[in-house]
Amino acid sequence: MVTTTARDSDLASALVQTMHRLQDLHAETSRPLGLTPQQAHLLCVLITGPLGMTELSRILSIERSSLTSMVDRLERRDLVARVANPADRRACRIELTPAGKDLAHQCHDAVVDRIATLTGDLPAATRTTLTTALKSILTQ
Amino acid sequence: MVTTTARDSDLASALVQTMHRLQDLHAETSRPLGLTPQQAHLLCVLITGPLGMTELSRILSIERSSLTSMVDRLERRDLVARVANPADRRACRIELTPAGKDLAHQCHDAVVDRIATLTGDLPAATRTTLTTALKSILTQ
DNA sequence: TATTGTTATACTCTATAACTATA
DNA sequence: TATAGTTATAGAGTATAACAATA
Repeated sequence: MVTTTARDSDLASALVQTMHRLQDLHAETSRPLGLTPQQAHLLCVLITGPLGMTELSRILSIERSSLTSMVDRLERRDLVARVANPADRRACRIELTPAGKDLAHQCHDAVVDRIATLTGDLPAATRTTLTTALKSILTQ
Repeated sequence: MVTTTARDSDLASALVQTMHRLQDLHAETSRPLGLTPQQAHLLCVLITGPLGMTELSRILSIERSSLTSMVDRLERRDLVARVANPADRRACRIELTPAGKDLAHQCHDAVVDRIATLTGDLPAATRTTLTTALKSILTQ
């Protein structure tokens, strides 16, 4: 059906543009805090608790070897620490230091604030629909 | 108001997660085509016509000096070309070669297909609401 | 003087392949 | 043998500062 096809690509296009807009916004909020967007993402993922290298690499969608050097750099700045895992001597767990935790929360709050500003003009009903729709997309 | 605050951060959180999901999807569709996500973005931006370095750097949100090396690499692969701008001898215009145009369209179509699959289960009314809401966010 | 684009330099991000240590 | 994480290496993305050519 022609109408449906047009509407699908409109939505896809809007989602792609939104992705780029949010990437920029994410970079703009990370930079003044002295972080790359990737570093900010890593720190924010650790807010809910320490993670092993393999699990963290899966969440961030990067290779473990790439993660090693990222963690090296953050550890040098005392933002994260490698902690031994008593249950498995091969493994370690990456956790936020107090300074890292503070910075992670600053990042998180700054991004949420910026996005809240962007979406503030939407009617409550639209925000609810949007949230529900996005969540359903994410669970696929 | 507590309820509004909670709803705002839910939406912000859903948008951030969607951004990351779409970034992964974008990387996954670019890679088999032999492109990084940034290269794919650059090629797709040029689909609508040639652009100067300054304008292109603004659209991609990167410094002109960073763009120079990206264009160098794509030019070496004959995907883009630097064309002289007769109106201004300092400037050049970056345009897609036939191979670049082909690849750009492949990228674009692949991403739209993947996203259409993700959003295919949403009711038509929700898709419309979503599209309208995202467009209104983007114009801010 | 201002603008367009490039060069030089230094980091960061990323993947692949090979490796060590432990399970 | 399989898994957790690292090392070595190479290439790509990015910013800052300084520059050449043209407007």
